[in-house]
Amino acid sequence: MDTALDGAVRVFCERGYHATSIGDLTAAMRLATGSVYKAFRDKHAVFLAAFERYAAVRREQTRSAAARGANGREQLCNVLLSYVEHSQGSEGRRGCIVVGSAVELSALDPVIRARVTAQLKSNESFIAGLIREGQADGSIPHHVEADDTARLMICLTQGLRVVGKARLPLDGERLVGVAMKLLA
Amino acid sequence: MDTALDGAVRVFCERGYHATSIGDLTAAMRLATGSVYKAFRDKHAVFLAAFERYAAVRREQTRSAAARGANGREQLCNVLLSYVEHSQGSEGRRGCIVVGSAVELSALDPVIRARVTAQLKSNESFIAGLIREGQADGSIPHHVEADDTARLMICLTQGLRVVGKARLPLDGERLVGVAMKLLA
DNA sequence: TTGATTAGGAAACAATCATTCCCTATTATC
DNA sequence: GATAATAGGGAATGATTGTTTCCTAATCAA
Repeated sequence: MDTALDGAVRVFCERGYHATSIGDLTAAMRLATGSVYKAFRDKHAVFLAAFERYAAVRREQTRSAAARGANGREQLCNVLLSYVEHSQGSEGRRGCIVVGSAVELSALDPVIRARVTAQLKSNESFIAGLIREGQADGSIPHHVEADDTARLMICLTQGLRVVGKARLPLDGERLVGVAMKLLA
Repeated sequence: MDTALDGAVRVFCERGYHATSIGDLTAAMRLATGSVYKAFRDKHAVFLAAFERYAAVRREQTRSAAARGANGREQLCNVLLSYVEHSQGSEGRRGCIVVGSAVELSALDPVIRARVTAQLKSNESFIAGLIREGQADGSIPHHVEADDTARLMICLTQGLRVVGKARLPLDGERLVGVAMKLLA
């Protein structure tokens, strides 16, 4: 079932919600029409499940990137680098389902909007936590405003996905090098 | 005709391309079905025209925001502030047609993708120009990497539109205050 | 082995979509 | 003032959509 959901994630990321037909879904999930409707109430429910799956996978990837840092500053640096890498290449062209949901659905779909804002706030408080950790271990100055900087970095990461989907090249080292000035 | 296009811009921004039906378009443009197809070849052509109109209006707004600054740094600061303001409130909830096109269409529509990348690059070189202007007039240090910083700021502005569409509150003064560290 | 229950697949369905066609005013031309 | 030309409007059309229904095959219990 998770492998079928991964297929749904892939096609929803690439085409978005409305441009993905049930035919696209059945092909990507390797399931027949009836089977999809036996497992999910409707297309919207498939999307919600794909959203949750995507969020769980990305959360794990981000946490593990952070874990490779020795202090708060390095952990945050690794998170940003990970975001740039995931916003590039074939995965970048495919796109992020959170950004896609925010842009395509959040205006008219309160259920999706709630998931999107929850996801953004979760990521934001994770970043704010890393900043405070860095301030505690001495790798980030205390005068850095954790909450404001975290919100700015969320904007940055979401923007990376937009620019990456448009296929502009992103140099991780250079971009993150500049972004780390925000922690000065 | 421009007033009809403004209606198309409004509905395309809010709902995106695929979720906007011809009925939505005719209502927003105050034109009947046949009239729309007399003025444009098809829905795709309406979208392209709306995109161009949106880009022209936004370009003017951004240039005029920059013009209110006394030096390069202030001009850039005003541009960022203008972006935050436009990403907030009712206009922020409505969304940006460039971001929407990048996320919803650029993966499978080469024509739209070309317009999106052209728009992003134009904005990016405008920002890079402001940075160089600031370095010339002494308001921005010379060690700032103009191109890398400009690309990062483009990511930031696009991300602001994503976050704003998800209706997270954005404090212009605080966010831009943090972002200006990038020019240190 | 037999019977019952479930997962999976394909065709049929109703609704909605983008598009076309034709009709009616209105304007401009001679 | 009559006629040609054009802009605008709304109903009809064919294709595509999401959804349902029914059938087949597989799995498990007794």
